[in-house]
Amino acid sequence: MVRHPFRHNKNSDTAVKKGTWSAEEDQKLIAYIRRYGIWNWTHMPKPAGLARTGKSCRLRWMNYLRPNIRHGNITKEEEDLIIELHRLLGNKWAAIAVRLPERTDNEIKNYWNTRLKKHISNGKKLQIPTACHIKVTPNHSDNSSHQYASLPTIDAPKLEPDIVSQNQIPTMGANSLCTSYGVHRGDKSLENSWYSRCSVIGEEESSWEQFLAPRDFEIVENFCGKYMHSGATDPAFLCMQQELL
DNA sequence: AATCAGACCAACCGCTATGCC
DNA sequence: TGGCATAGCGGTTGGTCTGAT
Repeated sequence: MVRHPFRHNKNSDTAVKKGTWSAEEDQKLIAYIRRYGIWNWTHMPKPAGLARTGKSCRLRWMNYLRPNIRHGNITKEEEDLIIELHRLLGNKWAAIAVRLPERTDNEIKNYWNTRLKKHISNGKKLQIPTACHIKVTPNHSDNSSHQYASLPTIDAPKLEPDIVSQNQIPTMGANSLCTSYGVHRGDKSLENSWYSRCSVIGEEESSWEQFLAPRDFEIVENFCGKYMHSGATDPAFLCMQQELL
């Protein structure tokens, strides 16, 4: 995918880059967030050396660069869960993604629109639970394990065997993940993609992983969130400004 | 080998929600 | 309370990939 690389922002004299992120841009964003945390998406790109909008940076981070993101190979269990949650929640992709911690709302949305939706539009109605058969249990906040977050208690018929067979998931290509890194389909598992990114930027894997392990990452985000609107008093901002001098 | 069409998915856009002053 | 700034969400776009012809 090659979108027009540059477009002038009508409200700014500076050129804002659009389209596919390069490996260099990814490295800059990762390195910057690692060093300063997420303090303000809007003001972050410039000191990070990125000609991107904050919005673009945020999207790239949330959908692609942040730790504990798993791309491709959506399992049957995940698919069933997506179907059930969509039945419950509708197009609330972010809410659905909460129950699949390693998946992004964008990926779930794409998966639904490109694959699962067809089953319905083709008249192959999925045998999914009806609302009256579903008992929803409170969502536990503790999802420290890498298992799915607590699922709704489903008291409903299982999928019919023939329907299940129609829903077999083809192996998803890894080209999307590898666009910026020149990795092609058929290469080894991408499960270590995050570590490979760390190595790209010359970071020690363990330290980066530890720094942004699931719980730690949440803590970091919470910490940063407290200072998100604090402007010049933000410690990360002040630290950054000092280093830039 | 070339062409075409459909599938896939990263990234953009517009809108809404939220928080701060 | 209203205005502004920022974050987040969902819909859409369009480039790339892949299989069929």
